[in-house]
Amino acid sequence: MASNRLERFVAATDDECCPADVEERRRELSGFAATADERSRARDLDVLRTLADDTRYRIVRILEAAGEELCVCEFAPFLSVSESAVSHALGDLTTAGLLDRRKEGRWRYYGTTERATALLSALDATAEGAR
Amino acid sequence: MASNRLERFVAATDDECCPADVEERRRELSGFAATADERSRARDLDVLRTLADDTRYRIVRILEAAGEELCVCEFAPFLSVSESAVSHALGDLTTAGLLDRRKEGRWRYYGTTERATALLSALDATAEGAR
DNA sequence: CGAACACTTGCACAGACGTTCAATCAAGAT
DNA sequence: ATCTTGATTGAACGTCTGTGCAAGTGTTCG
Repeated sequence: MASNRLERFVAATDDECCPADVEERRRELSGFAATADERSRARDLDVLRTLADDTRYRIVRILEAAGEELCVCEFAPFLSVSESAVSHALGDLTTAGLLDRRKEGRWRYYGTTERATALLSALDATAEGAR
Repeated sequence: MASNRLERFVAATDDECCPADVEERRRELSGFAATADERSRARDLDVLRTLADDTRYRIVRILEAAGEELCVCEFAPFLSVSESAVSHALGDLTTAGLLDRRKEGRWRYYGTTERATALLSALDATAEGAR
């Protein structure tokens, strides 16, 4: 049984260990696991999964580097995938809350959201050899 | 041709627009695209892809909630996947630089890295209805 | 109107990914 | 030494997903 392992571990780790100690630790750990099941989990995973793709990541990086919203036709040529793929990527990013969308005439403008900026900053701040 | 679209866009957007303006804008945009192709890109994508999985995300959340390193047997029972899957997940997370690993006797301890903490913080700080 | 344009959406397929089973390894315990 | 325990590794299978093609939407221009 899987729970036996935890029991043995607690017994081996704690010098003085009674069954109550095992149960207390189990409840504590269960609390940590509950934290990982918060309702924000599904949303977080969606955001991460969306950004974890080469095309979508590059789009966000470009828009972040630009510092302002850009028209699709301004960055699509640099992505080396079809127009269709770009559009799919933009739709996913917008749904995930990583991009904002604005329509003007026949052009569509996209810009990064606060959430996208925060994630990229976290990556940059903790990159290998980050200053 | 794809570049024509950008040309037309610049022409339509700028009031006074000469061919040189189009070229300048193209170079500027090309610079943004180059930013997205930095060497850190592969690493960033690896990190994001690794965290963008339910099992791996929950592991990191649990270790983050614990605030200290935990033995595998302490959190594996809460993940509702096989031991093997947990181990694969831990290997991926460690390779991606999201977890630290320590060996002691026959137990292995895992804890979150600064990078993992930074990413979760970015998610929490920008969640819907964040404080 | 109809044509051109900027972009989006549905569909189908090839490649990638997570899981499990089984075998394996490292380190006590007997 | 041999067995058990905690954990890792490899292979195979089923599922998910990013892409391109083709068709469709909405907007402007002649």
